[in-house]
Amino acid sequence: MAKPTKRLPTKRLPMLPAERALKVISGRWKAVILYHLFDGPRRLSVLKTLVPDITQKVLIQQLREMEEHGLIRREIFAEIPSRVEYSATRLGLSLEPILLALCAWAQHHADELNEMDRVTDCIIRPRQARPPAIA
Amino acid sequence: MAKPTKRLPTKRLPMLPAERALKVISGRWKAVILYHLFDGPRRLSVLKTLVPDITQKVLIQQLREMEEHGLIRREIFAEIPSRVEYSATRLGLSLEPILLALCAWAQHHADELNEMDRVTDCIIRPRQARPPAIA
DNA sequence: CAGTATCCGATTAGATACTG
DNA sequence: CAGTATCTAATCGGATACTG
Repeated sequence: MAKPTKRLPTKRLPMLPAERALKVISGRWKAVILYHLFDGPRRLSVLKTLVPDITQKVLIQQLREMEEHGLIRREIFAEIPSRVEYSATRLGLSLEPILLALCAWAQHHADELNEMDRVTDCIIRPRQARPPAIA
Repeated sequence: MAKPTKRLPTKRLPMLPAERALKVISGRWKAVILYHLFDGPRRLSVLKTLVPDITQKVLIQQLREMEEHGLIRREIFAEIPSRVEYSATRLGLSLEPILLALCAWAQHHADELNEMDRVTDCIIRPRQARPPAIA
């Protein structure tokens, strides 16, 4: 059994779209921020406390990108202590099930992923394609 | 109606796990590569043709990372023209539904995402928090 | 409070050439 | 065929200081 190539040999669905989807939520903090916006509009200051480990600069960066991508909305209120609220758009909200599925997946495979973390921190060292003694 | 904060005010599910899940499939090409492995084992040379736009170096890099993360497996066959096959592990396969969901999402929102692409290519220019004339 | 400007280190990816 | 080694450009994220 040298070629157990099962399933379809060529294509099924175009993967390319998913690539773009990934780009939209890729970024160190985007998923987390968006997640907090699922719960309703949030002011910048609140987001800062909700995601304490992020720099303000990066927070705003990620917000901007998600805004450009149509995932979130930014609303300015003409009040004296200036107020700005970020909220998820319909498009952003439509990602909720997928993000939750991702959560569920990650939790379900927590063990394997822990294992992974351990590895990720190491340098991925080179390796030989050294066959186990040619037959 | 200044605070239409609906839904839960605090937490629901920990988002942190999803972050790690995202890390695992984030990377310019990982999703695409993994996707091709869903169809069965693939040799490196085949992957190169399946994902023609990727550099060989980067292809191997991404394969290595996914291997370290337990998503894929690498098997060496002791043959004379050396042969190496990559295939998805159980863990990798378990990502299939989510990746497909991501595909579906991206296709369903193709229009908005096209719009996005247009924007993504531009420089995200600075912007003022300029309120529309204070009341 | 919300946001900008700058500088810098780390990570990422691409190009190219070479090896068993 | 499968893979490594360099070198480089681009992107990303973090720290810090400053503004209306």
